[in-house]
Amino acid sequence: MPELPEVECVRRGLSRANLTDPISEVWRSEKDLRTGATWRDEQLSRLQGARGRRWRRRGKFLLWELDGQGQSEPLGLLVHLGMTGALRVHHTGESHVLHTHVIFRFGDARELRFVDPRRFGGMRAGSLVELEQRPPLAELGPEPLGRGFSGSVLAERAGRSKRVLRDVLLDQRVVAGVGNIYALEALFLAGLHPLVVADRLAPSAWDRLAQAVVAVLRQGIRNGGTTFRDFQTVSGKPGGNQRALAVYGRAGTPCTRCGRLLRPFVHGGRSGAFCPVDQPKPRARRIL
DNA sequence: CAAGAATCCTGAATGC
DNA sequence: TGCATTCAGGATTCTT
Repeated sequence: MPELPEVECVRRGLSRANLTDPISEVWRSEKDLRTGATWRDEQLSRLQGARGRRWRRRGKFLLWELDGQGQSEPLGLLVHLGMTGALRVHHTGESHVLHTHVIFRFGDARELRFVDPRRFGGMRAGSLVELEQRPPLAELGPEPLGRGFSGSVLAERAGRSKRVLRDVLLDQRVVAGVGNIYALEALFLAGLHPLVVADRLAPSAWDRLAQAVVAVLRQGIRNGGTTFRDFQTVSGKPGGNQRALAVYGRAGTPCTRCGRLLRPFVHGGRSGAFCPVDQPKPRARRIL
C-alpha cells in the first residue's frame, strides 16, 4: 500500500542508486499489469538505449526522466506501484523472485526490476512532455508537501462536497498522494471524525486538516515509510512508520491520546478506525 | 455532474 | 489438517 511517503522513499532510493548507464535491454513478462487507457500501450521498449537522468514523484506516481538516443525528445517512464508493486536494483544474474514483470538492464551489469504480485501497479513509457501533460498526472490535485498547499486549497476543492472527509482525502484530484493509512492518521491528528460530511467544515477545520496531512506525510517519510505487509524500499528493507501509527489497523486497541478503545468503521467498502473521544462527530452545522 | 459500486489481482488471515 | 471464504485496497470504469 505505497502512499506518498513510501513512494518518496522509493524515489530517494532510486536516485541514490545512480542508474545512469544506457538501458541495454528491456524485458517484460507476458502478464498484464494494470489495464486501462493510460497503461494499455506501455511502449517500454522505447527506453532501449536511453539514459536515466532523474527520478521525480507526483502524488503516488514516479516519473523517471530519461534522455533518448541522438536528438530525440526527452523520454519518461511513468510508474505506479499499486498495492504491492516494488522497484528493486539487482546485479544481473541474481535470482528472480516470483511476480517479476519488468526488467531494465544497464551497461554496468545492474538491473532495475519491477515486482508486483497483485499487478495493481502499472508502467508506461513515452514522451516526457506528453506524460506530464496528459492524465493521470495532469488531473492530480496539489502536492501536499509543495508550496501553496493549505486548508483553503482543500476547502476550495472539496468544501462543497457531500462526501465524507476520509473519502475526500483519498481523492487524488483533491490532494495527491494520500491513501487510507495517512488519511486516517491525519484525521486523528486533526481531531476530525472520518465520516463527517465535507461541506460542514469551517475554514479553521480545513486548516487543521491540511496541517495534519502535511505532518503525517512528513513523519512517514522521516520514518522510512509504513510497511504493513508489502512495502519495501529499493534495497528491500521495510519501513518503520508502522510503529508511529495512531489509528490505522488499531481498531479495538486503546487510543494513544486518551486510552479509549478505537472504533472500527467501514465506509464505501474501505475500513478505518477513529477515536470516539478525540474525533467526535458534532451535531453542529459548522465544524470548527 | 456527482457519488457510489464494481472491477482488477494474489496472498495472508480467518472460518468451519 | 484442509478447504473455502474474506479481506486488503488505488485507480478506473460503470451505474445510478
